[in-house]
Amino acid sequence: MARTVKGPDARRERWKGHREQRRAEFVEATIAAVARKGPDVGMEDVAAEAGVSKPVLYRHFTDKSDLYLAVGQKATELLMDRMGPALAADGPIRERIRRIVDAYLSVIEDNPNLYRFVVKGSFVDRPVEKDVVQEDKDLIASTLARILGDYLRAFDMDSGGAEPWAHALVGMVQNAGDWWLDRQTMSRENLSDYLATIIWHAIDGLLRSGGIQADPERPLTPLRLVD
Amino acid sequence: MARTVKGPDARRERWKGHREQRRAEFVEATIAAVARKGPDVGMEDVAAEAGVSKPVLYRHFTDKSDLYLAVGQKATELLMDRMGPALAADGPIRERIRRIVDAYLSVIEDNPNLYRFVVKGSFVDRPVEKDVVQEDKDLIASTLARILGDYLRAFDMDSGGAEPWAHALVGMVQNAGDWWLDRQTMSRENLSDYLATIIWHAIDGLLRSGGIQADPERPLTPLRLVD
DNA sequence: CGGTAAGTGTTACTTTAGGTAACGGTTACT
DNA sequence: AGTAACCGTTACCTAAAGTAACACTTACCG
Repeated sequence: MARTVKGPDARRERWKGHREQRRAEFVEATIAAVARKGPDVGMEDVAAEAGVSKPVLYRHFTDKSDLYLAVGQKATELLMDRMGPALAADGPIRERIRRIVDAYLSVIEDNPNLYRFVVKGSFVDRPVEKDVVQEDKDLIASTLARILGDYLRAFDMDSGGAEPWAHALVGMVQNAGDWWLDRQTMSRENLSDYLATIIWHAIDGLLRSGGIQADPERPLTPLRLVD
Repeated sequence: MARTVKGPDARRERWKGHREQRRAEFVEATIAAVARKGPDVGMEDVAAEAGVSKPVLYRHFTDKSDLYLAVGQKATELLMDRMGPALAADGPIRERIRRIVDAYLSVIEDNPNLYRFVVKGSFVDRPVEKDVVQEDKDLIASTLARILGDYLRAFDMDSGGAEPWAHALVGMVQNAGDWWLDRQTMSRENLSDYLATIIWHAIDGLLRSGGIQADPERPLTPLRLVD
């Protein structure tokens, strides 16, 4: 038995990719199950959807919330894939705002069920170990806070308000989005445009009150990218 | 046995008030239990807190979600007691906005646990029968929508945007409030003021773009009350 | 005063869904 | 041949929501 310790046993590595793939597969199954049976699916349902029995699921996820967390992360991925570029892109301010807002709306429009599951999600049971939604919001908010802060500093204004501003913006877009998703009484374009207008006016107002006249049609300061 | 049917038996009426009172008592117990044992209390815990065993609880609430719903309604009451007057009061616009925002913030400041329980609430189990939070938000939003609509119409502007506006505002204040509640890095007054400024600027911008110059320090149109 | 309609409360059960134990088979590295 | 990882199953455990069944109290009703 006294085997000399050598490099990692290839038998361990063999599955490295496989496990990831399997998890992804179950995440998909969960999403499918949610779409089919509503947001209160159980582990049994998910397993069935994947054509498998519970214990298999539990080999890949320690826990129900672990699974849900993974679903949340998948959603985050979808979200960030579209929002990242929009946040990073430079350009005329008005248009830039519009694009960020629209990126968000497009994601929830394309995945309404997933979206609802994740945010209104039955993060039942035990403590809310990790709240993906909150994390995403915080991430976006802090990115915005940086952009806004840079902005204000570029005009030599007090940047202390950037953080509440950012969180306010996030909540604003999210809630307007929720409303819109439920009763789609206006086109996405309209809403994006409308929200962008509001936001732009608020920013403009702040700048004005600092004695600065900004042009909504022109790109501003070069800005750092998301990291 | 052939008793003539007469007016309501007094034995039925005797308890009318009592039941209400008892429910209220259990709602209080729930709030206390939440404060003590965190947001994932069970029925057993609540019953224990009230010094009683489960079935008693179930005589007054059909269900866990029924109980939680009642807690939510209690919270709504607290909220509306302060927001109602603020929403109904007339006065200089800037100040009016500030007061509404501050009313909200004061409620969550005074009842942080209850607030968190209700909004992040484990509305576990079965379908989310009735979402109190959503209802409250909708109620507030529609009140705001009316105020905004009146405003815009008073200036002969298109009032179509009032509804998304209102929902955006609600989300904005709520999310900024959440952020503030978690890490209280600024005074409530500061935040109220800051949010009011943002909101005012956005409104002002909209009016300007319609060619109207409004004075933030003057009361506007006489407005309908909440109903 | 006997009946009865509401309430008080209990302990002990059922049910459901999350999670686990224990078992056996397959593949491919060592 | 041995073993480390996976595949998968059925049958169980457990916690918490919810219920059944039983016993006592109060006050109205005739």
